[in-house]
Amino acid sequence: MQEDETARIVAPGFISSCSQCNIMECCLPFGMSESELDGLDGLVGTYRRLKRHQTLYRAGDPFQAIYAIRSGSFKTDIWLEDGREQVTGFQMPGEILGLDGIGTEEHSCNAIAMQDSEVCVIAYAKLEELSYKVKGLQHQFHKVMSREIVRDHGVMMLLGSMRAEERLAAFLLNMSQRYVARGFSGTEFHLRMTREEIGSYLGLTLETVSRAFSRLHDEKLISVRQKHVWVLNAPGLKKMIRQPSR
Amino acid sequence: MQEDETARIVAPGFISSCSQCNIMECCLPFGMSESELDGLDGLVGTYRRLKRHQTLYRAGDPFQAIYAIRSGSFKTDIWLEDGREQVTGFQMPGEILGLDGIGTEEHSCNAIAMQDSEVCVIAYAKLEELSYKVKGLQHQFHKVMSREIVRDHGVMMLLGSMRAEERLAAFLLNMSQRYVARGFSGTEFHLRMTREEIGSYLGLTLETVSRAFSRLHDEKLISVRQKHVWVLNAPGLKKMIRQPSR
DNA sequence: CGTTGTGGTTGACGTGGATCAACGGTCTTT
DNA sequence: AAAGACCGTTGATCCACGTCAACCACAACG
Repeated sequence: MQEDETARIVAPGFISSCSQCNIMECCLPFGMSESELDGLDGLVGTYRRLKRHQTLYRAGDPFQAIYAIRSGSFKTDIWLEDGREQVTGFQMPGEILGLDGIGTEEHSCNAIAMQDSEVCVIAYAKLEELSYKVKGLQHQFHKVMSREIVRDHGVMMLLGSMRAEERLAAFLLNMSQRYVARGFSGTEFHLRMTREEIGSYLGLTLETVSRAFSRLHDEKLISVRQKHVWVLNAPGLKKMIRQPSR
Repeated sequence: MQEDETARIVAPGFISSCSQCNIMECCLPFGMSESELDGLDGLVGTYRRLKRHQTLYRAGDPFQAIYAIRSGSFKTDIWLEDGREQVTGFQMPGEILGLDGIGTEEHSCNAIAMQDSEVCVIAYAKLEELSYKVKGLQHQFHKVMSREIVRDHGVMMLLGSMRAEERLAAFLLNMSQRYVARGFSGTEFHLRMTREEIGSYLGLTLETVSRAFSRLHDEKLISVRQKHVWVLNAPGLKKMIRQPSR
């Protein structure tokens, strides 16, 4: 596991500030004024680069920092003693990792890079300190946490009340939206996760996920080729969620 | 629906401060020093009393305040267009309601009293303001939100990876712990919610919940009489979660 | 260029929990 | 104290998804 050694690479020299960052619009500083943004210099202490499959933090690790994804993508998961895995989320650039650690001072899940990725390391102490100085930062941070809670409730809805095809439709619509928010196509994209990981997230087996893909394909709502997805009929996907029984 | 009118009752005259409150230990101020506690005067603007089945807030309501439960209990839920309900949580005294509203400035779920209850109304603007003054309040609030996220991840685990009996066992253990934290018995307690509400929370039908109760009873892990539960063998319940297949 | 491994699809079959239905117990209301 | 609504239990049946298994696509590597 000497993977983790090579992961602790600090970006050489130059640390660009939040105000220069091109993914600001879907990150922590979203909606802050010019002057407030200037106050964020020094919020990001270092960067950290991870290769595919490397772990940013593990359940039980002491909590010190939160992480803003600069590039790449992650999954977070929890393991039960008997080996069952539950993927609790997939994260994209601009999204914040590590919020689970604040309450207990240690992380409660694992965060794993799904591709070569880079994160901004934000020391939690620094965040708290700057929150006192930079009007607006505190509120932004609260919003980020609140949205995470709302997202989680959406996943509960999905896991507790929807059938397999609905879950996949909801998942694809969600991915689509998030790609759009980042300036990518919402109708054609490449999923970084395997069918098994999607299944773990959606509370299904990989076979059921595969079959659900095929059925959405048959119904001409999407087109699939391995991890590449075309959304052919987004309203159709939405409608499917509203009509549970077939 | 003039229910809601009668609910807007402000406690007559005297508003006791957080420092006087007997459920402080499991509420927002937990872990704050004496001097910090004094700074919290004025945090709670008013109280609000609700009768059973009354709504504290609904999805779509503009967000203005969060609520600390003083007495009673609540459930939060979301509704899909087609009428499917998902209960996203059950809340007890000391726990905070309304965190879902910060991100979008409006509530994303409904909060309903499961019995006659009383909440402290904490204007969010006031909370932000006091966070700048009272060292420690900000951190406490972050902890509360973080714990909510961790709890939600636990529910995802439950919904995504556990079978019916395991879900119920996990639910009962969780309730037990929370009663203990409030100074009540963890081995004998009264559930305020119906089988249907438990089912909605656990992603099961009420019949399956009922059968799971019966099976745990048969296995001598618990004793049940309607809503009254005796935990006879807590380690046994825990063990059951670790051994998924029967 | 074949070999090996990982990931994805599809089919056959089994099963846990949903659905439908009947009934009994318990609170609420008057 | 009786009536009625609500709630909980249990049985019979059904079906969506899990399980097991075979096979195929594609990437990595010698």
